[in-house]
Amino acid sequence: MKHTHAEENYLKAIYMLSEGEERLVSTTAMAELLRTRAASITDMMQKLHHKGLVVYRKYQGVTLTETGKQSAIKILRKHLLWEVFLVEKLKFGWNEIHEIAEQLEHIDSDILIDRLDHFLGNPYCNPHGIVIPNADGKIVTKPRLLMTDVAEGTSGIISAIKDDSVAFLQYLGKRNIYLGAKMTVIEKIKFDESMDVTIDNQYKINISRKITDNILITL
Amino acid sequence: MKHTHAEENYLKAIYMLSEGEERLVSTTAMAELLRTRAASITDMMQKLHHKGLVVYRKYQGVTLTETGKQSAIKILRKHLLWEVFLVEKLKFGWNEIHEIAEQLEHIDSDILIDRLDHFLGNPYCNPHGIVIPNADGKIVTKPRLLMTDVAEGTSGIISAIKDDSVAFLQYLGKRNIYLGAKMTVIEKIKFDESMDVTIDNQYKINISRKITDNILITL
DNA sequence: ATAATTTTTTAGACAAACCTAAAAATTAAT
DNA sequence: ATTAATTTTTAGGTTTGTCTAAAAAATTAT
Ligand SMILES: [Mn+2]
Ligand SMILES: [Mn+2]
Ligand SMILES: [Mn+2]
Ligand SMILES: [Mn+2]
Repeated sequence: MKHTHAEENYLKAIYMLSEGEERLVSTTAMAELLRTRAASITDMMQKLHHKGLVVYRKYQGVTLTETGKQSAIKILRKHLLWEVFLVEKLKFGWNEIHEIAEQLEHIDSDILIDRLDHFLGNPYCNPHGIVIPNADGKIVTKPRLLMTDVAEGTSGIISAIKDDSVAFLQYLGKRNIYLGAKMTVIEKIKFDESMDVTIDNQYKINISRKITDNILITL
Repeated sequence: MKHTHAEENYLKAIYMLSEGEERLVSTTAMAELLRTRAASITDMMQKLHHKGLVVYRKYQGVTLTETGKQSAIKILRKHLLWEVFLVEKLKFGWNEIHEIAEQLEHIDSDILIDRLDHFLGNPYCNPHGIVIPNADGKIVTKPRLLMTDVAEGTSGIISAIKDDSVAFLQYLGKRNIYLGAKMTVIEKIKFDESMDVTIDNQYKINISRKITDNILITL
């Protein structure tokens, strides 16, 4: 099934607001997120209900059907992959990407997304650490560890950064630390709580407690 | 000025059909290119005329104003850059890219296009050899030479390929010949009209007359 | 339990893009 | 120069997505 630009935004909004669960989503919540009026939401919910993409009951709220959920996930997947592209390849800052991805997510081509995914090295999550659904619409969440808590000798893939200030991002850029990089703990220094790590088995650097507190890895 | 998705397609179509000149474009020509009905074209031409983007006179045809032309060029630039991206980075075949670029050209972000351009190495033309307008909307055409006619010792940048059959593209791929590569003529062999060339000053290969007849370079 | 407030839906309107069918203008043929 | 054929425009209509204002339902407060 193919959807219009607007339908896609609504489906994704319901998915985001219900956080993947069965939770009922209210008209006002959607109106605020999508910056439209409540009346517009009601109109669209009735339309999506007729199309079998949502279950909508007057005054009660709305939930996605399985079909609707799969559509929403596909759009989210595209959104997140484009965000990775913008940051990793075009060197955008994390705060500049959402608006552009909001447009790019509507490009209609399955093969394009397959190739983009592959080109980006099948990333696990977007720059904000949101897990990217795979091509089958499954969301495989791997447990994440705060770098501070990782034992000596352990390595993992950097999969999220908690602080997304420009200053921190610049620090990471300078040290060649990026999402998807392999980080290995060589030695933990008790005295100042810093640690020596390698990036992609190459550079060995020392990172302070302030840094390790803001990096999450998946094993 | 920002335009709707549809307006952009019409502006680009007028530009393509008038080939950058002042030539009047007919309603039917546009209807065919855009796969719509003549009546829809008339509607839109009246609208674009009111907006000052085209000069339209009943039954006479339409031309772009300077403003309209600049808009058209910007859209074309985006279209062509995305096509380069699809071929060079995502490894699409030349025949698969136009439809996707037709969508991507409407993404609205100046900085995105600047960065994409830079990421792609400021390409001179798209995979079909169409020159990409620069950021100021200027189209700088460099003279192009058929590889067959290039003298020994000369080198240039591959800027167009005449035959875009799958077979030829596969041949080029296998030999690491790609758009933007530097090709240098080492020796021209009179006997079979083939020539020895280097690609990016690295590989030295022999290419036959059939190949040199289909490659264009800029000095 | 009533009243006041908030949320949600309906009713009615509008702009953007398209369409078909009919009318008008242009161009080509006799 | 008429007539015939083609092109282009107009008139009227549809779908999509939005809006405002008013009505209805649900929620909260007294
Ligand atoms: Mn986002
Ligand atoms: Mn969007
Ligand atoms: Mn194209
Ligand atoms: Mn287009």
